Amino acid sequence: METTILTVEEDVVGPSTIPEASCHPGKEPIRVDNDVEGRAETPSDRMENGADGKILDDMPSMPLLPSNAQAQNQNKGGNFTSGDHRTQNLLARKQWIAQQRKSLPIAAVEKRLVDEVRKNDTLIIVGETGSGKTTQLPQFLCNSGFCHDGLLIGITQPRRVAAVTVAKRVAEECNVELGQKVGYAIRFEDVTSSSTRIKYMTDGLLVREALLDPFLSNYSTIVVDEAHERTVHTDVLLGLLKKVQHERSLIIVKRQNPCHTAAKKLIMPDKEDKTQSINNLKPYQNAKLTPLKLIIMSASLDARGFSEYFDGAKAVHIQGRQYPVDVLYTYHPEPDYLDATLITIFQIHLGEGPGDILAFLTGQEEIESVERLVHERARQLPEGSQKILTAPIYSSLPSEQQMNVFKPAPSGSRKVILATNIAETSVTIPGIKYVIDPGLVKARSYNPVTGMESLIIIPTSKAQALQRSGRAGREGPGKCFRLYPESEFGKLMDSTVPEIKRCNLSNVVLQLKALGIKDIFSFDFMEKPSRTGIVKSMEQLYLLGALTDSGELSDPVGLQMARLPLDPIYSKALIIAHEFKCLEEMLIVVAMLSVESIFHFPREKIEEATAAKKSFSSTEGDHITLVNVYRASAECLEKSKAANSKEKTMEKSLNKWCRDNFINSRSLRHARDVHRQIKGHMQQMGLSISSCGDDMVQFRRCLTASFFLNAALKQPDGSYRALLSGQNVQIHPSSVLRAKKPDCIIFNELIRTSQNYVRNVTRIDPLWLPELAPQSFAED
DNA sequence: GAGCACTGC
Repeated sequence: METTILTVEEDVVGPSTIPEASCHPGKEPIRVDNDVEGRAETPSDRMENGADGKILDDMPSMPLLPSNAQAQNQNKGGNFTSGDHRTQNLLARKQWIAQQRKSLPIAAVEKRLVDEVRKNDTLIIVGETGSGKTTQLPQFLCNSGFCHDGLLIGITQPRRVAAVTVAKRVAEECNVELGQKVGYAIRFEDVTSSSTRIKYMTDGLLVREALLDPFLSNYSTIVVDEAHERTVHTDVLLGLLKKVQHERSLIIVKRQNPCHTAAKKLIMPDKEDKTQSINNLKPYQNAKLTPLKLIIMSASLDARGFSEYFDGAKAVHIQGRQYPVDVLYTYHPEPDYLDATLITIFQIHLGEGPGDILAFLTGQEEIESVERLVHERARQLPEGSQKILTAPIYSSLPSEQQMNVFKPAPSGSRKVILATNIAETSVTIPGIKYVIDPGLVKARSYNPVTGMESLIIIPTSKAQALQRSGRAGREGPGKCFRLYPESEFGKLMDSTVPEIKRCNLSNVVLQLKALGIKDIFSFDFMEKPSRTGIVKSMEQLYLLGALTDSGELSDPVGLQMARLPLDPIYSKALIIAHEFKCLEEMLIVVAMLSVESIFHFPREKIEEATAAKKSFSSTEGDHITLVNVYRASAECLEKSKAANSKEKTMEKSLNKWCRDNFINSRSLRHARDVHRQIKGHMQQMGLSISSCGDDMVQFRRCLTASFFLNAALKQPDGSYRALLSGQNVQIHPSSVLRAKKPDCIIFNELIRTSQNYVRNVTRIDPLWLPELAPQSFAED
């Protein structure tokens, strides 16, 4: 791999990039190389964004800018703001932005970077934290003519919040209105227009776009940011982009030289390669196509892998701006990492200078228990010692409580943030000087043979450990305490196993099929998922009717399923529900099943929360319970609407309703978004939204016809046997059927934590199975 | 008797 290090001139201010680690017992030079540029939205950011009281899912945002903060304060004071003042503020802010841009490490290498992009069709950029690559590179390219003929520069992000906040920032830097020259597109939100040239978006969304425009012909350049995170979308996208880039250049060759064999084949393919031409090529033969520039931005540890995948593409390295972080290890392995975390918290608290602590734990339960222990031990501190506060953060925690991590600790006290992985990339918390890293993470894994998902606690990768320690060096020099010996660090995997190798592939296969890829096994993945995984998902798609006997996408079912942004089994459920005349109910169920944890159970109010959930419970099972919750919330909104409330008031009354009923308002809002979107798709497909009314037998029969792949029978010992996989399972304690234990059930999720559990369960009549799914349950 | 993190025309 050819690597160029683009160095920043000496006179650029800012701390050095490569911190020397002072470790115990030995020394290991650690290069802190994390890659995140946003941070979670703080309450003041939200005021700035005008989203008062609305918690945006872990919304990161660029740092508050001083002049604007000033303006905020003035407005808050209720004093009049003179036009002059405002102009001055705006001017000051503009200058400040220009100055910030100039001082970014990437600014010094603009010309050379643009040259590299011109020279290389594919370029790997290793940009350290704070280098400014995400915000600056697209502007450099746009200014250098990469947006010619109305073509776009697309930049993909793994997270919505990043796409939105970076787009906002760049629009401001360009001094344009968001949605004009600079815009963004994420699910449920498209803030672009015909004048958009720089478009930030989620990687999943670009995959979806490729379904409509297989050559991505609107784009001159695509930048895949945070590629090292290797989400399943990133991996699908990389394979797709490689293919599109190749095909676009072939078409251009063909135009210049009509006799070129490969190009000829592409446009007039052999019989067995028919899909390509019919689906993709014809409409584009005359379109203006340019070679596709690809830029992959990654963390340093993974650059080599990307370069190899893209046929030895050149990599350039851009320095970042990160303060040094001392990394310390333990002498011996710690048998009890929770206890070790607790001890380290108090060692820092009593022995180190001011600064908040961030401790990485694996889940809610650990966080709650460490939080209790910290409080207990804090009480034993001598009178007059500095106070210690805790702030937990994990994804399913309601947003209002998540916001506590951003409140600065009162003077004379120290804040300890107890976090899951959410604080690794999604949320950046200011004020962190110390990081405690036990070196573990809860990860999802998937067994394609049994269809069993599990959540297991495994060691982090090196890249993750670096990412975590980097969290201590955002605002000044910091310290990271790794609760394992230094020798263990060397044994860690370089990077986390890509998600595509540990998830159900049904959706990936369905999408690739819809993109015209006939042979999934020979698709050029950066890392190939297991053959078994592909075979199993194809089997599942076949059983759902999405694939024909010969493995082609079926018409219309397969095509319809591919159009829906849902798990294939849910897409099929909707199509079936139309036949059963209960699409209204199924739409609600699918929306509610597509989001995280609707119910919230805070430990200290567990009884109230249980009672609240009981009021929605259906004796038939969890699916109808979810319908009850959705309808009750809709009723609450209707009432508010009837009282002529404004949008904001309605939102508030819904939030209050959620609090009163222990419903996670963020999840519910998300479910409402999904519902609206999918309903739109259904109507576009011409499927009428019918309701089965009170006929819950009809609805349960429909659930059976939809989820027959997940049927289970009660065993004499009270456990269940999943009929198609043979797994022995229990009903998850969160299910309303946990105590009832009906004879036969269907479920939506099979997950192993402490035991094999099935979640989201409904009671069915076992005789319905051979009747409604004869292909799997032949009568005998 | 219980839950990593993301995401989708």
